[in-house]
Amino acid sequence: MLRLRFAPSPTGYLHVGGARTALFNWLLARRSGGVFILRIEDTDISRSTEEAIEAIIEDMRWLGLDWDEGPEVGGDHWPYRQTGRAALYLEAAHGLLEEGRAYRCFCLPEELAERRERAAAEGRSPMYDRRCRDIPAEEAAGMEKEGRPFALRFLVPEGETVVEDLIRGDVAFSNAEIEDFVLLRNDGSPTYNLAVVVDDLEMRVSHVVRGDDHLPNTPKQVLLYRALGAGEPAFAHLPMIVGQDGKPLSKRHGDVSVGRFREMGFLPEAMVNFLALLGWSLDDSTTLIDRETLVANFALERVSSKPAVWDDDKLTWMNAQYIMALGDEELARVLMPVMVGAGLIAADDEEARERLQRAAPLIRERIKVLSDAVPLLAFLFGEVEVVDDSRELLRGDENVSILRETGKRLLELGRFASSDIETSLRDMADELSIKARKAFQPIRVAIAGSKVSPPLFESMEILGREKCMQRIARALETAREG
RNA sequence: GGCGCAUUAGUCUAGUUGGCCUAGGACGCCGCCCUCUCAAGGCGGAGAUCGCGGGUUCGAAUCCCGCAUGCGCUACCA
Repeated sequence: MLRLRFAPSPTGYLHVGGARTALFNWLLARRSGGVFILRIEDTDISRSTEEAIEAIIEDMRWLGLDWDEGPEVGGDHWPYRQTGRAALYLEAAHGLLEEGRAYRCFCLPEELAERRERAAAEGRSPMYDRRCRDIPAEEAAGMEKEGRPFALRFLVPEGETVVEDLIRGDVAFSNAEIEDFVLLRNDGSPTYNLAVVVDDLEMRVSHVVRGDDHLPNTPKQVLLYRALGAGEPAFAHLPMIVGQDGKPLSKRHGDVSVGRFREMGFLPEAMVNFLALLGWSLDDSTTLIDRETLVANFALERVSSKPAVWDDDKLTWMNAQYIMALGDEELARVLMPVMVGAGLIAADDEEARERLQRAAPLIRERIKVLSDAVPLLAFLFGEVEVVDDSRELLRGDENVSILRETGKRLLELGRFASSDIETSLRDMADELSIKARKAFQPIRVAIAGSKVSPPLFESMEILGREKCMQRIARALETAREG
């Protein structure tokens, strides 16, 4: 049984890189009928916050990445955050010390930083020089008793460590390049390398799938697993996600937080599809892939080892595809909070909700993100303000006569249905010997306040005869004012 | 500095063991069609000597070496 985990550190919101990592782990778990674990990596207490944890959980839920063990759902390896698991790390570290696989280091962080700087300046290797390794055990114990603070360092053995990576193949590291890294800080707290290994071991994680910025750290962890007398899990290091300039994705590239994409009106299904394609592909030609297909086909074998570049245009296009696939009711349902958020509809306005229901199909093919609906539909839910560069279409003899005649015909119409409106107004255009496309523009401006709008006649039907008449009248007034 | 990873069109990518690649798909772009505006849709088009230089081979985007470039790691951050 595969056991996978996503282990974010709650120092901020969930960004798209983390979301991609979470998704790949989730897909692997679902594909194999395995277990997906969410674990909060908060060993850095000063930078971790509860708000960040909540935000991450919310975004994971929004993306539909449910976990089988972790915060809010429990599991056999509780707690699923590192604060609260201190005893485990201490136990492992002391075991290592007793076996002589780790040693006390009394160097102070400031001294180390200074030495590192000097070494760099002199062109020497900045690695820890192991000066505390040879302090005799009794002496070290004595210093400990005196109350001298110390960190616990791992004694890196000689040799070579090979990381068997499922995506990159075997990657060899010479142990001589790995310094005796710190396991326990001088305040007794565990470092990342110790905590992940102990947690992944205790949680029986079978596959560690994470960003490839962790690859150089992996030999340290492999060494730790072995020192602890355990086998290591399988590793897979995902390529980084970079911006179009090849630099790691950051705020400079615009929005990188999952929450922002949600706010802008991206659909979770589109995000999931897009994220999946960041480093993975189904075949040589499929781009639109639904969740079920993803779950049924995802495999590490088809994960690329080169950096994945974030392409905003493609995400936007993809989102539009998913919006177009939505049914009428579904579309209206997801649009509702957006309209409410924009202040165009009151949350409890049932009549407006129904109007939105009728209007939604008109804009399905015209929006790429949900928030695009706001400017397009505003004229149906509030008063219109004719945008300046459209004003000219209300002036001039021809336009004025079109508007007058339109007003007359709308009044005389029996049923105020789009097909009847269209028939009548086309007849009008014929009678006035004006091309349809030319005749309808002033009407559009009068009704929607803009040269661009959803289909005119359907919009008029939804707006209703009274409102339409009012707007035609308003437009004629504007024309008269010059 | 050391170690590691990567390098296919403006962009995202396919190309698992070298020949079916005269390099496939998609975004974007351009043109035409459709059309009440804008979209959507249909059809067509431009765009890659597969980072550079060697080598192995009958044959290399695919294997090897070197170089260049980019990125990551090198913390008592994760």
